Amino acid sequence: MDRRQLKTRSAIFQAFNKLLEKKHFNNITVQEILDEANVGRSTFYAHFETKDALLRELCTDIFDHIFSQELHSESSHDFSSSNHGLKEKITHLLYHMKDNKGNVQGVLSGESGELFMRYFKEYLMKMFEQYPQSIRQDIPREFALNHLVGSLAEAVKWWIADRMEMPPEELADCYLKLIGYDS
Amino acid sequence: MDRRQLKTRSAIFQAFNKLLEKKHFNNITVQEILDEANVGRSTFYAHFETKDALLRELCTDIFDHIFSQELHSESSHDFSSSNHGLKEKITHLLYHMKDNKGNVQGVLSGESGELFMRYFKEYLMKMFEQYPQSIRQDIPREFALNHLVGSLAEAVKWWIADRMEMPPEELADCYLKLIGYDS
DNA sequence: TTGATAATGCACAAAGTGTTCGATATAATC
DNA sequence: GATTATATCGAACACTTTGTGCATTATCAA
Repeated sequence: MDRRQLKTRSAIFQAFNKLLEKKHFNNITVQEILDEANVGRSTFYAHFETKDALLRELCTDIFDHIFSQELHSESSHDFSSSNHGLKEKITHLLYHMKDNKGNVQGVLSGESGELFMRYFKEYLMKMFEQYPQSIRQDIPREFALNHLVGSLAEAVKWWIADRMEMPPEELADCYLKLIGYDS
Repeated sequence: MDRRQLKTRSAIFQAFNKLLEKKHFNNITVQEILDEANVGRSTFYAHFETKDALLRELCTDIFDHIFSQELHSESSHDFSSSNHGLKEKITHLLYHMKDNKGNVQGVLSGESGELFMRYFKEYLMKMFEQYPQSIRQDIPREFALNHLVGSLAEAVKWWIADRMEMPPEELADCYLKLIGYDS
């Protein structure tokens, strides 16, 4: 990929992210992104079809990076502990998010959090699908899976809104306790 | 309130709801609402400041109605069962949602589900704040509360997307089991 | 250096927004 | 039923935003 393209692309992402920290996605205009990124109008549309496409690509970029290890590491199926390595995976995930705090803060926190959740849960779903059902066998798997994913997404959102003050290990512990996966 | 006002107000709500079933909030124009509701442009702006205000008022209308009993009934503090009447409250809530299926479907299901969640969770939070901490005392109350509210909201959203096929009692049971509130 | 291509800036049509105002229709009151 | 109040209509308006087109300039890869 051309250096010029990479440069503008990252400038747009950065500007967009910065704006997302301050205001809601709906109230951000393309013009504002252009001004913030110092990029021409036609250049923007050469890269992204719409504002929605921009959000989609930003989320894909971020989550592909953050989840890369979690989704492909084989160390996940460690049956020595009862949670099958799930705690380790979640902890890693949280550390990666903390490392990429600058890149994710705008998307995750702020008024547009709901938009990010849609994408975030897609990735979490992929992660959880590898795991066996939790302790409760008397509940439809589809329902339980939805619960696990939704709860973790909510927990992470809460954690970020709280400025990531709780240590990742502690958050993972709390979460696993609440979903009954820790015994 | 003037009959004419009630008429247009409900016409706008109905039209908006219908549109929300098909497309995302962001992509719905005021003009479309006007056409669908058969209402003049100036009339719309006499009722609602913006499209966001319309959404807010619609959610307030719906949830005020659905939660009215849950939030004010004194029967909630029945300590005969371990869950302190929580199951009954949730069951009632789900029945009310089912009764108002026509009014809520557009807002709840479809592409704009995230928008509804924000308001829904506000009401759920009020409902849960009356209740004591769950079994786990080793978790920050703020975190646990967020978990309870978030999980229920996700469960209900899943239930609606699944066309409310699971009986309310069963959903309440599953949920209470998953959050460890049933023992 | 040279050919390719990305970015720029400007102009443009099209769509959407929110407001104004006189005319009309409909409700509430006597 | 006549009167008064007011909600709605509809058309016009200025304004913002959007997405596209195109000639010009700058930058990259070889």
